[in-house]
Amino acid sequence: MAKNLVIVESPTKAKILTQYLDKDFEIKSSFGHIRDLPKKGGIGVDVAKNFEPTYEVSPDKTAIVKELKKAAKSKTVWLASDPDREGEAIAWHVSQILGLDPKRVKRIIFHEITKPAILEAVANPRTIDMKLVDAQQARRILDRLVGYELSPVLWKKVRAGLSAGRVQSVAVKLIVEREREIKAHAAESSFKISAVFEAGKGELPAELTDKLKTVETAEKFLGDIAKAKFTVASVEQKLGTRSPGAPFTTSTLQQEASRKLSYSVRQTMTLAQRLYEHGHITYMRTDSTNLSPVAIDAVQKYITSKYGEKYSQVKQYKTKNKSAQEAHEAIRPTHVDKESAGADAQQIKLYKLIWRRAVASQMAPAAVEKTEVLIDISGKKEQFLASGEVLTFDGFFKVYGGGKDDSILPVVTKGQSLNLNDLAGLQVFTKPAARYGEASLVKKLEELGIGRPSTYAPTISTIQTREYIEKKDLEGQPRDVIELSLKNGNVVRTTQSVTVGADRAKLVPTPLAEIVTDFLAKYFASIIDYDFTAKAEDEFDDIAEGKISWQNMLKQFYGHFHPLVEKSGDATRAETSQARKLGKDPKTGESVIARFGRYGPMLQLGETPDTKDKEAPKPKFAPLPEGVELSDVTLEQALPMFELPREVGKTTDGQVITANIGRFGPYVKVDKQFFSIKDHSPMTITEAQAKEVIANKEKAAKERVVAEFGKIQVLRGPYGPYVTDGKKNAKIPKDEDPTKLTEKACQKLLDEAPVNKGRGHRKFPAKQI
DNA sequence: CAGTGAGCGAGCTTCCGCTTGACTT
Repeated sequence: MAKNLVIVESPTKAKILTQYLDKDFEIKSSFGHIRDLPKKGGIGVDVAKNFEPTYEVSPDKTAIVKELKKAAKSKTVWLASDPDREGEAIAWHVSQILGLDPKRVKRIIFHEITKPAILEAVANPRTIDMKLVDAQQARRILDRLVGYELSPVLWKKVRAGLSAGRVQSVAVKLIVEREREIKAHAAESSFKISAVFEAGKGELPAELTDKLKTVETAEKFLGDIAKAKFTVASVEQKLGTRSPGAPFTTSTLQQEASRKLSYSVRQTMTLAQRLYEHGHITYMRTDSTNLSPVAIDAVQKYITSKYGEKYSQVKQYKTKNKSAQEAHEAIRPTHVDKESAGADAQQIKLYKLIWRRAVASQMAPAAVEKTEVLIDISGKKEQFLASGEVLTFDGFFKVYGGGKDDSILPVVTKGQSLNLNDLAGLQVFTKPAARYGEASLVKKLEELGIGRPSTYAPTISTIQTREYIEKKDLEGQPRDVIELSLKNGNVVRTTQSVTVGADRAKLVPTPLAEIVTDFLAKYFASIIDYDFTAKAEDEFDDIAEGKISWQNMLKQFYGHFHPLVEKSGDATRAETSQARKLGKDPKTGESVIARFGRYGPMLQLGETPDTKDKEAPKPKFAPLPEGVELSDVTLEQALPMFELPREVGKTTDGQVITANIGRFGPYVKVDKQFFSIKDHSPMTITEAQAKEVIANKEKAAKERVVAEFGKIQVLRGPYGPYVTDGKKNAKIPKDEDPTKLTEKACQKLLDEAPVNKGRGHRKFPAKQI
């Protein structure tokens, strides 16, 4: 039996280690953190007792803890979690749970999983670095205090179930601010003048170096130079290089996979996880661009043998990000000789991208030759510029990027006169900053040092499930663009309509995000400040270096933070709701107000009465019309909403059909049954249309039923057929034919099915924007 | 599933980081 137990964070890493250590070592994985502040039952931090935390084994880790305890019996335990703040904390929690002697505990670290690195680590064990652990505790507790004190303020002042935190609230703020920038952007136009000259057998396309401000000046300019003389003023050739990018980190992989393969951040991580588990790539959650010497050597050999020596250029990339912990290598293929790997088309594409990037990073820069030709215009001081670029050595472009075609200019010499073939002007507009997509948001967060490789994807999910952010395809707006051209020596003006601002998969804030961001900015400016994390990180470093105790750091922070929480209690709902008066109702003379209520955006007819005056008439409320934003709803759009519910007609057996808008959109209602009407408006739907909707829904419900035995039904659901008795659902095994199940078989399936774990049992409305 | 809307109070929600599968109607 083995005498030693090595504990690492990831089971895949455990597998690899088994190959490098002899039979005296048993390797087990902790699957990340095993202990944390309590998930349920409060904040778990006793502020009065010097921020004393309560730790408990995470519910999903009880089995693993049991296993580790069993495996550790009468063995020497080696704690080999990652060499960073979180890893040190994991080692400490494990040592606590296993009751290890702090003075004799063996903590080992390695930055790369190679045999020499591991043997070296085993030869030099140390004890747990409590200062580093304390830095992690401060980080953990600060995040808990911020999240668990801010969120309840939002429940009270904005809406139940909302959340705020050091990372997510900044992510939302970035998107809100960007959207406002875009809305505020006033596009300014100018005119780009382009010409095509005759040069020997070829053509020389050129652009005026300056843009012209107005259509009048552009028109006059074109007219003026239509008959001018053009002479080559200078020909300049420059040599340049293009260097490869560093091998991937989590963030750059997400960006490139988004740009080149259109993968979402989560999709990229899931695919990378599979590749990692099958040993094709190194660990995919990393902030380091570092490659192990062994890897560099293998890549160099590969490049030299495949492309030749002149394509090889060994380079170690420095990680730019200051907050990087560099516990792992960059993401690279584990076996560079394997040019393709992966279980499906998506994995194969991602592997290829990782492979190409890692190989290219060790290749020579590409060389280009740029040519710039300046052209004089007789009687004008402006000049045309023609530029061309030719790739003279492809270098790393051989494997990564460089899809751009050469633009080769015809040979011209200084003083040569040129004939004009074509002349045109085009109106161009200044563009606002681009909206964030998932990957560009991650890039920005990383730049700000906010969030970690393991949290980028979950953060993006959180801000979407909280309904702060929506991922949208944007249709764009039509815009008239003026084009100027030359016909028989005369300038002709035409106008074309083009679509601008169309974009795919962009992150757009909801009105809720604006309300919450404005509220947090007003009462907690210092917490959602872009520098907050950076400053906190400096202080965590101070704790790790022993310059300050974690309790003192938290005391200072909390002394500043908690009063803000108390002060925010003064905020009224009226203040947070951002009420906007649309005008008066012509019938009643009452004010029509658009604002954000407890359950989302809404319209209100009549002022909110004074709370003390119980007799005052209650205002009437209505939802917003479909497809209209709180910020631009008009009085005309709002007034009809107070007319609902509307009587549409009667069913064939004489029951009244009414139409209204509810929490889940517009519907028609018969007795107590509801039917969604996505394609109709409740204002205009006719009796015949309503009847059709009702008939369709009843038909669909019938088609869902595969078999029926009294209360027990076999239904077709989105995850395949299942059995239900109205309370409990049971999966049907794959080898069973759902159409041939007997009542007895169904009952058996139901009896054996696990009790519903309560997912989706929400007490609060899930959707309400 | 198809109320509501201010604020009160019962009892609920909530954070960030480290890891993987199990699970959804």
